[in-house]
Amino acid sequence: MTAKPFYVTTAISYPNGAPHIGHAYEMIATDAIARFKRLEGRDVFFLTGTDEHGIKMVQTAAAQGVPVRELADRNAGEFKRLAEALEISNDDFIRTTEPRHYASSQEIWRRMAASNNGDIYQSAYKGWYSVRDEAYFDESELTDGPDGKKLAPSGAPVEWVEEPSYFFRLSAYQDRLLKLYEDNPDFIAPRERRNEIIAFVKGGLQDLSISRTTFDWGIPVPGADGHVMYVWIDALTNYITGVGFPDDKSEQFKKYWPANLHVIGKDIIRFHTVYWPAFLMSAGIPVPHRVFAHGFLTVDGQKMSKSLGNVIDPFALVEEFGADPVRFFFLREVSFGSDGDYSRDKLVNRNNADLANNLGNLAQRSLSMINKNCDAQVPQPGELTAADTEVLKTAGDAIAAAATAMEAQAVHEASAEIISALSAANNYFAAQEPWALKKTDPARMATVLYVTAELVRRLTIPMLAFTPGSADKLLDALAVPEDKRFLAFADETGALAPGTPLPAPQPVFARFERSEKA
RNA sequence: GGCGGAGUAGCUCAGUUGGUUAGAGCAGUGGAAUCAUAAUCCAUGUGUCGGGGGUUCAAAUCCCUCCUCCGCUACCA
Repeated sequence: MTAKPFYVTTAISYPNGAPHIGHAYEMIATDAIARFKRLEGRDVFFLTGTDEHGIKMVQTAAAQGVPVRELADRNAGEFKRLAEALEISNDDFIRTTEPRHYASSQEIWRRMAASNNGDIYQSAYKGWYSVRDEAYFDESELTDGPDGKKLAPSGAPVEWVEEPSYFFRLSAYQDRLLKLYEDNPDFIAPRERRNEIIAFVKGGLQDLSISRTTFDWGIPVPGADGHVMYVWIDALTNYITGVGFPDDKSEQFKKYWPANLHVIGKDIIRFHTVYWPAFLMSAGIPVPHRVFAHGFLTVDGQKMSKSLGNVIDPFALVEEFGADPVRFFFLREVSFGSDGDYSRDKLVNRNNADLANNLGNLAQRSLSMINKNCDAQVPQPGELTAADTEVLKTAGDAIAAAATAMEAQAVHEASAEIISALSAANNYFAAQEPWALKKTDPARMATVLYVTAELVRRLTIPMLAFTPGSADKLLDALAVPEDKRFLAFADETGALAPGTPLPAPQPVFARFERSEKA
């Protein structure tokens, strides 16, 4: 039996600064999706990385007085470190400055240029250019200076420049794109975003300037000295480079492309749902199945900004709480696809309520009783009562519902389903009162403890996608073998073998204090 | 301006074909229990369902209007 492939990506991050919480959020959410698919037995390839070219990198490096490659190396390292800190399970980390990506980008360029009657043609990019800002500005952004000269928003003078540039014939793809959206209603998610894109494309598409000659920090255009590829050709192509392009005959490429899912921020949805499929169609490469745009995060209800001083450093967050509480907070609290808000108190509440009090305590109270009253072995259950089978069914239903939710990237719903079933499990435990049964009916107590251990085992398996480290520890505490930590085993009765020795339970989820600040 | 989305308990939100006293989680309050990480369990909400008007036997749910917030309306990504 060959596992069905599943290729998922994050957007690649622009490393002209340190990673912030938004980068962390995208990694976390995509990782949860990737891990969940692995739990389902899919053959997952998960790619993340950095998009290192472009004028802003040059400018930032100049401002810091370091070579641009040094800046890229340093910050790319930070993004890799972030992925590790968050326990992201990416299979590869791509940097657009790597040779493999040069080869890939140049090849897709050649194919686009050779496509149709030449989807790439040479012309001139015309616009108001500010030498000081090293950027073009739209006429509407300009103001009139005292001497009648036009000024950029920065106050720098601008001049009318005509720069030779290659263009992509995006205008020719309007109908094909609209057909793509029509034929694949799930291509753009969440649904609300779809209408925006369709409206945009229906409004008509202009050809796209895709090369620049004013700087050289980029991938050279094949056969065109002085031209580097402009932004998105280079950036978007990472998704195919990551699975082996230009070797499109390779096993890896054939297996994983087209990607099942690109997870991106809502700000770059157009590039992924208009430009990217158009580029691919032009190059004769299949388009991805789905693009999901997540929302942005605020902090204490406010936009994150340096001037407000409320920028949250993801490393500091992990340092204080650990990867799992941070991951879980975002997965559970933020409706995936909508904007979300981070606050310290919310994270602490969510961690304490769901992880420590609900899951952690259920495991601890049941395993402690097993340890003390069942010779530290998986107890031998007797015949199951209606209450037993009912609560086990609740857990099974929750897992099925979680899987359905994950199918649509409703990560917050999936995690909520599991937590809700854990509440039912605590409820069951309290109602059965195994501590009272200890004196009156030890056999029944053993059954209740067995059923509870089963509940913990079953519900912890999907938690591997959300809180991988902690969930592994819990499954260790239940002596669940590594090869049984898949969703397929979450429904299997009797997976816990009576008599299996169990280690003394240790609390897995810490509780945190609410902040003292007002 | 145009198109689209949203406004439901202190907080986060469910309430996709109009119909029993509008729900959940968290927070709060009261109680129980004591296996457990002072965790758990039970009980507890007089909410103008953004305002106003209308349709209907009946509207959070349909129609009109107004208010507020947000997104999109292309080459900074």
